[in-house]
Amino acid sequence: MSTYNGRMERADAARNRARILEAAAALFAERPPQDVTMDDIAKKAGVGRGTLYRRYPDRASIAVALLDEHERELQERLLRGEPPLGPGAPPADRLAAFYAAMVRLLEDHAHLVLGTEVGRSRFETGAYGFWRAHVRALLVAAGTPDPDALVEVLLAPLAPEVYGHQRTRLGLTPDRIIEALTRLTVLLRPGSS
Amino acid sequence: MSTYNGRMERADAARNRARILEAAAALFAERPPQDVTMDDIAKKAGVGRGTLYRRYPDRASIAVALLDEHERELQERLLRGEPPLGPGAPPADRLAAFYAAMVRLLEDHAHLVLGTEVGRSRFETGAYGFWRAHVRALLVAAGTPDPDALVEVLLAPLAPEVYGHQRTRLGLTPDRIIEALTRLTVLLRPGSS
DNA sequence: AGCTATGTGGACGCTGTGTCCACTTCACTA
DNA sequence: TAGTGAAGTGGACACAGCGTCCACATAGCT
Repeated sequence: MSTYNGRMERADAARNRARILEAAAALFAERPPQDVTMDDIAKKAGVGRGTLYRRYPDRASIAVALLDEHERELQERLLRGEPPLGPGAPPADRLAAFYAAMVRLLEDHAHLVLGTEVGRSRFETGAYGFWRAHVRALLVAAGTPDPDALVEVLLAPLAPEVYGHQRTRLGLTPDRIIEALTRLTVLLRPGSS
Repeated sequence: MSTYNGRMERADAARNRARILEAAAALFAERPPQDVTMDDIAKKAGVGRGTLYRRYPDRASIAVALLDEHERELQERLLRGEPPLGPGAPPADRLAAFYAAMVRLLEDHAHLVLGTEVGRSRFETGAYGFWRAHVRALLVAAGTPDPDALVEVLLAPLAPEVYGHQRTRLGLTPDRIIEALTRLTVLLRPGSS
């Protein structure tokens, strides 16, 4: 029962939306997104091309929708979960926990977004805004100067392409990546101005 | 007189290569790369499609070639220039200087690469390897643990998409970006293990 | 049951890609 | 300076994927 453009979505439309997402997930799992055509998705979902385009103007937006589903759960934990991920712990520790959680998320779902031209649009997704707001708040809590500029620096290493590169080309393990990211938390420790 | 595949490049081929690069530079300057077709470039260069494809299999490789030209000069200064960019200064200062220089480079030329699907292939360019080797050497000189993992973290904020996002969407100034990047240099300062 | 806004699907035209190959030009040799 | 083969050229071609469009179907209200 989700809403579309402020008005209730028709039942058949909702059913199709679900089928599309399901089909896309299956296809993206078996081969890189850039090799999956809109037509493939439409066929697999048992839906016409026009129906597909009605909601998702391109592959990237489907990938993003899929990713959003998984991201939402982490967002919930950041807001209301246990420390150090949720509220209560010192900012530096919360950032470390956030990094660890994001790496897990990337490990599972980065492939969804890897081949797509999300490069630029990535920053426009709701999820990115959420991560930025979260980390920015941590910076503010830590009293760090110019949080707006620093946030981007702290978020950049979480770009899916960067993660994919580290894992695939360089053969780094998730743990080593987390370790490296965690070192950034010194910037939020008291007395590092 | 450059060489191609180990064998001397024929004079007409060299001339065409230059014309292609020149035409591409002009076109990329007037509109985003993804709106420039291979055909546009071939036409403007006064060259057939086949000739174009002979050396540059896609738009991205042209953009990269163009970018390489500008990057080479900075590479030279890193190797043999005056401190703090060149050898002689403490690693943290050299990293700060490197960041400032890269921001200047991005400011001038990021547009070349912004619309292209260089996202993934970016890591495979010679230039990226160079930056990585440079920063890695600085990390080693500073005695930082696991330099291989940390390098990627330090380089990630220099991704053209990230830079474009900061400048365009967020309206940050180059100076503010440099400032934020410079804070990362604490990781190379003595006694931050 | 009738009505209308909403949703559907596939045929269609188009744009850009990359390949292919007959032809041209170069640079070397005698 | 003419001959020769290798290297380079260019545009015609076939094709794939995109996004649109619109006649038709269906849901959900009255």
